[in-house]
Amino acid sequence: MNLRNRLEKTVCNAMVAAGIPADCPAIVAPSAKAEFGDYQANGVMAAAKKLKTNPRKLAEQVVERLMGAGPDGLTDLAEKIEVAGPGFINITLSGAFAEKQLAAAAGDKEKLGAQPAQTPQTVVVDYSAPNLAKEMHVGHLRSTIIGDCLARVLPFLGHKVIRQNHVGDWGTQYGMLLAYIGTEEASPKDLEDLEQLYIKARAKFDSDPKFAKRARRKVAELQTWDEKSKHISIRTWRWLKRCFKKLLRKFMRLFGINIDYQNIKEFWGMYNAISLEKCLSVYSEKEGLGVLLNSDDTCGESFYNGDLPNVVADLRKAGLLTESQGAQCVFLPQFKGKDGEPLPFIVRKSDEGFLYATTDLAAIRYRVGTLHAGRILYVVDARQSLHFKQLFAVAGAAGFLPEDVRAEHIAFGTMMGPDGKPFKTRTGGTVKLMELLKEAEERAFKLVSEKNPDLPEDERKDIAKTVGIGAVKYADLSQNRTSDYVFSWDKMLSLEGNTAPYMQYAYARIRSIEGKAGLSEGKMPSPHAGETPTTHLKQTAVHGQDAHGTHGRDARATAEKAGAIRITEPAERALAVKILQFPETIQSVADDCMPNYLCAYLFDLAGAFMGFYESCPVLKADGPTRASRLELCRLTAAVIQKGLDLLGIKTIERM
RNA sequence: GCGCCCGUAGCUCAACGGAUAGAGCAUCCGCCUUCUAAGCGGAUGGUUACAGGUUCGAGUCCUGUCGGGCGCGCCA
Repeated sequence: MNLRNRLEKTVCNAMVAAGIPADCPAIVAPSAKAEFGDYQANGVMAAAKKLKTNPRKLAEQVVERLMGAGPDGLTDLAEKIEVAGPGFINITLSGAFAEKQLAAAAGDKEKLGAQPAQTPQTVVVDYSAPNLAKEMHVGHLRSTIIGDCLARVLPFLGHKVIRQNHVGDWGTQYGMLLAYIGTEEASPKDLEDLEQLYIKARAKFDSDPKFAKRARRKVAELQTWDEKSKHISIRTWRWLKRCFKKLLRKFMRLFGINIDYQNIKEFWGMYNAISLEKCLSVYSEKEGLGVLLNSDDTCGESFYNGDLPNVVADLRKAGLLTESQGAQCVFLPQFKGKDGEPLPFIVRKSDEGFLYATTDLAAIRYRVGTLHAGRILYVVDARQSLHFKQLFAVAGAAGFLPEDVRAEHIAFGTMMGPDGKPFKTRTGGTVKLMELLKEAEERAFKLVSEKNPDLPEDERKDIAKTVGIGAVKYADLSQNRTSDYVFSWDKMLSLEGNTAPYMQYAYARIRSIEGKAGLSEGKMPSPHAGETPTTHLKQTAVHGQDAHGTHGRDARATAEKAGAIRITEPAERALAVKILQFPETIQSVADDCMPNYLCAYLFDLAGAFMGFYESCPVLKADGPTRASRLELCRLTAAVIQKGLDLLGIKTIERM
């Protein structure tokens, strides 16, 4: 159950029943302080202002309704509802309600109390989107990690997510490469070669205007190559080149002859295959980050190539197109550039080449028309916000983006260098993603070997991988995505405080308690949220056999007791309320696309557990208390595991 | 010049217009003969850049100033 929603609704009803207009929000939030109960409703004060009545008196009338039974009553879940301060309504949940809800969550291993959305949507999540021809670097981290989290959270709430990795496989950087292989003999075998080639091509592009022009023309030619008719093969071209050198280009230009782009396309395809493979290994769990993206999700710029002329034609039909300085542009009145001049949205260059504006428009049409998206999320650097504002506006004006389809730019801050300036991607000096991950694992391995030298090396390696990658992801996800951040090894790989290892540690501790409880009763606790494999699958399986073995009676007895969580101690209560807030947390992450809400929640939850851990012995308690606390442990572990899983972070059984 | 974002503890960051602005790191003091000390408890640390305004109530909304980042016609 989404507690906050339930309270919001009921308080709203009660407000209406007390004579408050229905458009006054209840404004329910978790209480700022323990003395204010579990939740506070702040809406009455504003309503009283509107009605020009005494806010406290009005709040009392609302509370009166809340105390009654029926649709505007909270008697089933609250043990105390009171007016405080100038007109706050403070709500304290009853222990009985909490116990009931915890039992329900415990019985719902998959969702842990979260309910599917009433209106499931098809959500396209556009994320990662590296430029091919270059190896992925730390600048690609945020989009990949944040997008991946959203791609996990939304399906958890019953939405259908279609991942789209809009890789850069078509733009000017490819023109550069293809123009470059026209001047040099070059056939890269791996990404290393390709990257060297790219660096050389880039340097030539930046320093040689003629080459730059040729590269741009190459893009335009490539994009419109189907329209051309005269071709020669690249082999022929090379042969001719050897024979005639300087004369050749003039000759070709004079007669409008191009290289056979089918061959060029083969080169292009080879480059893509090489770089894409490397990207996929960065995405893979085995070698890299462990994100959901796979080759099926790759849908790069080139995918839309055939549709680009249509996009421009349709814009023309819609009367949106204007030619300006030889380029095809859309001018919308709300966008102004320098000196108040209208700001163009250029869809076709004067050399007839298309741009990412065109590609993005084609992508919107595809996502709306073919993928049937109800919501489209673009997890892209904040610096592109103007582009997306224009894109959505133009797409709307052209009828590509219906009003009921939400397109959102999920902007994130720039990765800054230690000098406070943005990391430069073009002139080198970047940290490769694979190197970052390796370093993370090494640091984690050092630490785990220090803390737990008795564990076998293989296990320490596994732990290091999970902890290291988790730390990298968590460092990013726990931060408000809209702010810039300075890249720092120490910060990113920190393993203390509000970090993934803290959460993983909390989890491991709980599992350790459960393990010990299981041993003493001849039963391993039921594996929860079981679809996520852990490094200790083997161990769990061994104990799992025990459960079906000779100790069946004990196991059954434990299972019977398991549902009965009894809340008596304050620390138990605090933990219980936190657990019940899992559904509403996930909901707000999905609504606002803010993974840091989930991190903050998990940190609170872990904190609540630590408090419980310190003050409420589990294994030493007896009878029903022991069973209750054990169940509370299981549930906490399940929520932590699921929460981390939604962040894309794995748990381990020991660390 | 115009536009967007930002300015909160020494550092890194939180805080649907709500009550006495919170964490982590760092510093200092305690806690391993009791379920993992990657932990827990406590202390120190703030005129939320500045000045006005809106209102029952402002870190949050509005205006201005200062400071920083980014963007603004054929790159993505």
